[in-house]
Parts: sequence; C-alpha cells; structure tokens
Amino acid sequence: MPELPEVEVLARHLRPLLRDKTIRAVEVRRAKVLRPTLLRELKKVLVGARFTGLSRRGKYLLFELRSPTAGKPVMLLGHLGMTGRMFVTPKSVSLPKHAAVIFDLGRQNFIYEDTRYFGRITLDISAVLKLGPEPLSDDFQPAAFARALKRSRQAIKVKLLDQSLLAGVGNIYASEALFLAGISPKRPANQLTLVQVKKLRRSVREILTKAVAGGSTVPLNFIGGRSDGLFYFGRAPDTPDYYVERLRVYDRAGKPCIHCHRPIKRIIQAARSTFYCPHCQI
DNA sequence: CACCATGTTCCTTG
DNA sequence: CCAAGGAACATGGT
Repeated sequence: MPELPEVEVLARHLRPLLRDKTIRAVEVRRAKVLRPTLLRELKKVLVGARFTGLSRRGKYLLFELRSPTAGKPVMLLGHLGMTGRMFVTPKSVSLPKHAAVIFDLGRQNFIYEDTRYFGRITLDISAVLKLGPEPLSDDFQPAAFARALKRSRQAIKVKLLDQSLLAGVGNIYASEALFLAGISPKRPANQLTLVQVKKLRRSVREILTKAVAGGSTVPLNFIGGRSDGLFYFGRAPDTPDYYVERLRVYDRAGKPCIHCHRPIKRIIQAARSTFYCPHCQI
C-alpha cells in the first residue's frame, strides 16, 4: 500500500494505538523481513520495551521504544514494500495468511502483514540515512533539487523515484505529479528549466498533500482483506458514490485525458509503468 | 498460460 | 569511480 501519503496516514492511525503499549512477546513467521537483524537480537531488544513515539521518513516508519533495562531509546524501522500492512487488532481476530511479525501487546496484537514479503521490520536504520529531503518540508528546496537534476540525463520520471534525491515519491504519484506539472516523463532531467523544476516541485507537494488529506478522511479498515485499495480513493461527501477516484493519469492507459480528451499512453521506464498524456505533457 | 502489480537492492554493462 | 538498465525477491489478480 505504500507511497508517502499511505505511510503518513498509517503513521497517524497507529500512533495513538501504540503509544505506551508494551511488547510482551514477538512472533516472527517470516524471518526474511527482519533482514539484516537476527530473530534473537530482535527479541532481546524489543520484548519488554514500550512504544514511545512513531514518525515517518519517506516511505519508512520509525518506531521509538524504551525498555526498562536499556538507557537510550531503541529505533525500529518499518517499510511496507509493495503489499505490506500494519494494524492493531484484538487478539480474538484471526491472523491474516501472510502475517510476518506479530507483536503481543497484551489484549491486542500489533501485526505486520505482507503478501509478497518485500517489506521489512528491522533494527537496521541505515536506509533512512541515505534518503533525500522530505517533499513536504522546507528541506525540499528548488535550488538543490535543480542542481541534482542537472547532473543527470536520466528521464525525469526515473529521477522522481530516486529516494536519495527526494524521499517518498513512488510510481503512482510520480506519474500524477508530472501530469499536473505538464512535463513529459521522458524528458531528460538535465533539460528541465528552472521554471519547470519549480513547477514540478510545487506539483509533487500538491499531489502528496492532497493524497494525505484524502486518505485521512477515508474510514480506513486495516483489518479487512483489501484495505489498500482505499488509499487511492477519497471520500466524496456530496456524491452519491461513497468514494471518488482521485488519480488523474495513473492506470488510465487508453482512456481520455481529462484535459484534452486524447488517449493516455502507457510506457515502460526503468522497468516500471508510466502513464502520461503526450499532448499535455511536453 | 500470459502479463501485471504502490519497492528496493544487487549485478552487469558501458 | 559513475550512470543506466535489468533481474531478483514472492504472491496474487485478471
């Protein structure tokens, strides 16, 4: 379910549910999601520890815990990969098929579930140290962004997915931001003018901000079988439909562009699908 | 059977 | 050394 907005909504959802809860036990059903942390180490550090904070960085969740024995806080890093989910449930609720890690919180379980097991829950936080600026913070400055883009001939769409350049944009919102900015995903990064770079920066921020706002109003069901689809929908209070699509180009190949009504095109870049309007994006 | 999927990392090639 | 492209990881949906 993960790009920055989904992870942000998840962090807001989990924060009050985990605060001050103590981990009584940890059950790991898929040890590969701990990589490179070992099961022994994870249990030693986390059993008896209490959740004291939760933050998001890019697509990562950072859990802060304190244990009675250790003085300084422990950081636990979570990433959802392509299909990961996290939720808190009463123990009476049965575990999903692909539950990878189950934290026993007493009356409740905190579950990390991941169909494809591409995600991680680990004590190794080195990945966050390599991330670029947060797109929605003041650290995301146009000058530095422009400088970084000037150093590469790679297509701008591919650069948007580079987490060391900017943290949190994924395949869906990269297409969405370029559509809003009117910039072709194929344009070499070093060909963007400063005006285009600034426009793209604004578009990225607008797309992500609206996605977070939309996702936050959806009555999320983290227990149900298919909650991830909800993240790309927003509640439309005045519409007869309960949900309204908010994506403008992604997954719309062959359908009419919402601006010029010409067909949206799908191409492959860096082995990922890109959707764009060849007429509106130059 | 074919192809597709919200991500990251590793390997190869130039 | 770097940039760029592709495969691998694993499971499920259409």
